[in-house]
Amino acid sequence: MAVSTLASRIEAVRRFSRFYTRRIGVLEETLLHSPFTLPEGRLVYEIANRDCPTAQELCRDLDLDPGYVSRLLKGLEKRGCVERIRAKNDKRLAELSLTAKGQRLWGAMNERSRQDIANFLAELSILQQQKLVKALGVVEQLLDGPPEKRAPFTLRPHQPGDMGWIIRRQMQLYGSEYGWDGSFEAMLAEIAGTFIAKFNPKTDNCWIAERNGEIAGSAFLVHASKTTGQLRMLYVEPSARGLGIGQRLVDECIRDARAKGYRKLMLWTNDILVSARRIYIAAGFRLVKEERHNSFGKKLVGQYWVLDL
Amino acid sequence: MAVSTLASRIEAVRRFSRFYTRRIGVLEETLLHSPFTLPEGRLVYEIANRDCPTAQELCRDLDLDPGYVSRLLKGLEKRGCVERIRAKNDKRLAELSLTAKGQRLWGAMNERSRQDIANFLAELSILQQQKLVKALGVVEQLLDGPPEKRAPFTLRPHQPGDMGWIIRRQMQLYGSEYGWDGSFEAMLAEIAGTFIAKFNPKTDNCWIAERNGEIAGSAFLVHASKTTGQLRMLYVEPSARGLGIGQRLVDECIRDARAKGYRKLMLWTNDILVSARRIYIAAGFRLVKEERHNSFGKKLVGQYWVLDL
DNA sequence: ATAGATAATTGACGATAGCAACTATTTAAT
DNA sequence: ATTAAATAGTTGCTATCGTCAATTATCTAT
Repeated sequence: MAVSTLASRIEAVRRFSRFYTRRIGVLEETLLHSPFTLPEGRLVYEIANRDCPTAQELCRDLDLDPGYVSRLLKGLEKRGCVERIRAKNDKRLAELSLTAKGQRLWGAMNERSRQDIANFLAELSILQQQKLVKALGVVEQLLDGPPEKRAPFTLRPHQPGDMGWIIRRQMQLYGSEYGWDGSFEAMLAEIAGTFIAKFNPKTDNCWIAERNGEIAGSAFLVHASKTTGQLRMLYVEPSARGLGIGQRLVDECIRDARAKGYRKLMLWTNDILVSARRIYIAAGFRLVKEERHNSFGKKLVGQYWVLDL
Repeated sequence: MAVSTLASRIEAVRRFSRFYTRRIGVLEETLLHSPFTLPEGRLVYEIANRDCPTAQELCRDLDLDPGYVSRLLKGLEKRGCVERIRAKNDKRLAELSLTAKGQRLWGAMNERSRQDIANFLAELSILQQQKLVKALGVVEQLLDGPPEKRAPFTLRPHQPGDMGWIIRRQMQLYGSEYGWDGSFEAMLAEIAGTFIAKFNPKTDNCWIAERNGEIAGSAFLVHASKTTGQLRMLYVEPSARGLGIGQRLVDECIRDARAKGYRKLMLWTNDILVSARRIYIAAGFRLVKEERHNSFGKKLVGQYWVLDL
């Protein structure tokens, strides 16, 4: 077992801090070729990835001075990248969104950033890359504070507006991570639309996980046949992973499927979604069928999992 | 085995970058209560940990603009923290050092920084702390570039000036990591002094590892008895660990001990020096004796290791 | 002896960042 | 209903951070 003193651990953290301060430029060189400065880029990123946030939301989450943010937004607005629309119900706050131009520039910057990181990663073997990613995750989670101090999450039923958000976030994530195309969003929309239109509290259910007032994940239970329920749209925000949200969502779904009188619970997923698979296995699901299919612009391997209730 | 796409790894790195940008303040709050700003602190740190560096050395290693550094140094000099002494052999460059006042302030800041990090770490269990430290090390090494691209190291015999540096660095490291007091430096000085005074190329040897023009480690072979050589002062700079320098130094020492006709090679170390132990074991040393002793202001467990040549 | 390289300095400038005072609006208390 | 307190955002002021280009002094190589 590794022996280490507190002092040596302190030194290690300090050393890393110095190291990262020196190296930080490497991960941010994208900005040299972008129309945005670093804090502008941070704002634009958040605006692009949220649903009409307000300035003080960004101040809080990015830990920036309101005055500073105000000026940055003014600059972005003047350049035609950001729109500020006064909120209807509270005229003090302004809802922020990217203009078409802003979206275009952000997309380009994003692409460039990915390319830069890709070039950097290319110097590492795939095994080293995976090691790095794992270590980054550990650092992130521990530096964010101990688990018990982190904001807990809560589950609640779905509300108007939830579906759109879930569709949007899943599309963004799987689009950027796996390159899935718009047909995936179409499928998501179809599932969500059908769910709402045919919602029957006797056979269906939906859980939205919330954390820090934001949606952190989702799961749906729908009617597949008289004896079989289907778990759909299991999703956890990348930033909220490792908190047991996925497991909790699946547990709730299983519990409710039993309560609703189903004899079986099935789900369909794809083999590349590894972290979800771990949850299914832990919950007792067994893989009953695999089949190749071409969907979402990719060649995928679909999986059917079943749990006897 | 974990499956991950390049795209998902890219996203992970980008996410970490955003995360760290947000959190960076936490690790640097020390500066709020310190007389130095962040870049000043970085400079002071380097000056304190080097032997009369010049400005351009700092520019290069910290990746700072020469003009900026010049101004920072001017400010530090005006406040009486730093001294700039024109080098004798090249009047263009100035050798930098901390004044007594600078050392005092730096010491205080250092202490404060350690305390801050300690407070932060206190929120984690020891296991979590160790996990964090390990992950930081992985990140640091991989972010620094792939092993084959990193500067290689070379071994060379000792030169005038080396001993002082080795004594200084070892004292600094073990002082801050394990809290060893000045009696450790006395022992180091005694070993080094005796080595130089009684140096006999037939029975003794010294290897200095160099990397990027800086000393990265050391090892000594000295006469213990007619049939037994002793390995002493094995040391690798923290920033140069994981490159195989320690192993290489030990290998060289073993090879040379054989060449010099010793039948055995022994060494004395302490049980808390874990990474060194790994090297000894890998090289074939076996632990022959352990004994508690009070040295360097601490209660330690000394170990005697022996290798049959 | 001289051209070119190197170490450091200086001026100019824009980006980064924080604080405090201020306006407009909403919410809570009386 | 009126008023006080709180909230969202803006603006002025200031200091630091960081880059670029021009300049000086010195050293190195031919």
